[in-house]
Amino acid sequence: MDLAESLLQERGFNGFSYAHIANDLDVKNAAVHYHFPTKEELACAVIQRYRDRFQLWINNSRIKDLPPREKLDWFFSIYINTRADNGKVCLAGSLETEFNSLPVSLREQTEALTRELLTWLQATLQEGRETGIFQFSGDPSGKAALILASLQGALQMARALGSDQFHAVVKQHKQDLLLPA
Amino acid sequence: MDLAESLLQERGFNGFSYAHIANDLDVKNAAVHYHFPTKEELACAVIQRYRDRFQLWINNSRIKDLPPREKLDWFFSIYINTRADNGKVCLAGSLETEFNSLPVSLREQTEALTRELLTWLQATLQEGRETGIFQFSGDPSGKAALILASLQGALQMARALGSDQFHAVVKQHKQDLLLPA
DNA sequence: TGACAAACTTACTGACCAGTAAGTAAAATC
DNA sequence: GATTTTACTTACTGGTCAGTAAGTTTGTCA
Repeated sequence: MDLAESLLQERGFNGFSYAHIANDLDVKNAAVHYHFPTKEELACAVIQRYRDRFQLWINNSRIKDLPPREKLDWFFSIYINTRADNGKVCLAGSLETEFNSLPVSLREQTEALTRELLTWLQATLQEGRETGIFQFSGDPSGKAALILASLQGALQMARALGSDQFHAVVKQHKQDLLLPA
Repeated sequence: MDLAESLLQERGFNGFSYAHIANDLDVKNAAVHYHFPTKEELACAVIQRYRDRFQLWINNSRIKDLPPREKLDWFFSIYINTRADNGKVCLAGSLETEFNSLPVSLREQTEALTRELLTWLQATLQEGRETGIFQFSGDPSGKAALILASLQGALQMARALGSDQFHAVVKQHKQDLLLPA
């Protein structure tokens, strides 16, 4: 599942095969099919695990009790680490790009994952604005969608342009959001 | 080439085949190979045409002489139309997601396209700030990267969540950028 | 010790894919 | 009117892919 997750983020759903995983694990492809009969089930399990992990984090007091600014820093750090780790891409973004050729169950998982990310980000932005840490106009949901979309997009852009532009995006968000001290 | 461009934006480079194009045109796949010997050359030609088209637009007085605010509206409208057209995705974003499995010539084309979009957007933002129409902090290049990345990401997100979030992103950008009248 | 199940391997199938070689029909050129 | 070029078709190749059926090894438990 670790391998499948990496392959999803590095090459996409259509870009990896049972042979990739089998070779890396030094087993035959049938051994992978034994644990995950179909590619759909494999990817579904990977996304479900990813979602569970995110829920665990945000409900853990190490994150939950952080002030909004540090919460956002933690969120950004997920994407910074994703970029640093072999130029990976956001799992949701990878799946959305291939959405049209995905089995239904994967579409549902992708939608659920995206909504969960968005919901948490929106709540964090709202909390930050109410406590006077963040400034932005309009609805928190719009700003949340903008930030999530830009992080997804920036990770992809970094593939073509390198990490500089990606870090510039993160920096710009902080500048835009944070009230002058 | 129109069909190939659509397929790239709807299914990605790994997601379409000569058979798709041949069937839609009611010819045999060898007929497509006659005009574009390899898939790489086909995609290259499509991206080159896309780049040329963009350069034509931005150098045409209908766009070039527009005030910054209307320039930006025009730019947004490209993405709005892309979304409306069968839920397509930004060509650059689609290619970046599959970057790791792309032939070298396509990587170069993708980088060139992305840089051209970024360069124009950056210049437009700068012009707008200088003429007092736009407000944003920091370097125009950072804001340009943020906006481009978010449009790419928002088009993908719209596949999973529908058009609402996408339009919210565009609206949020306008709110963030425009000085209160 | 023997029954059973978990975790594989071997060997395969049918589908799809990019790409090719050889042939054909019609139009343009000389 | 003959030649050449353009735009195909027919028929194929070798490779990759997800998925399967049947057999094998290894460890567990009665």
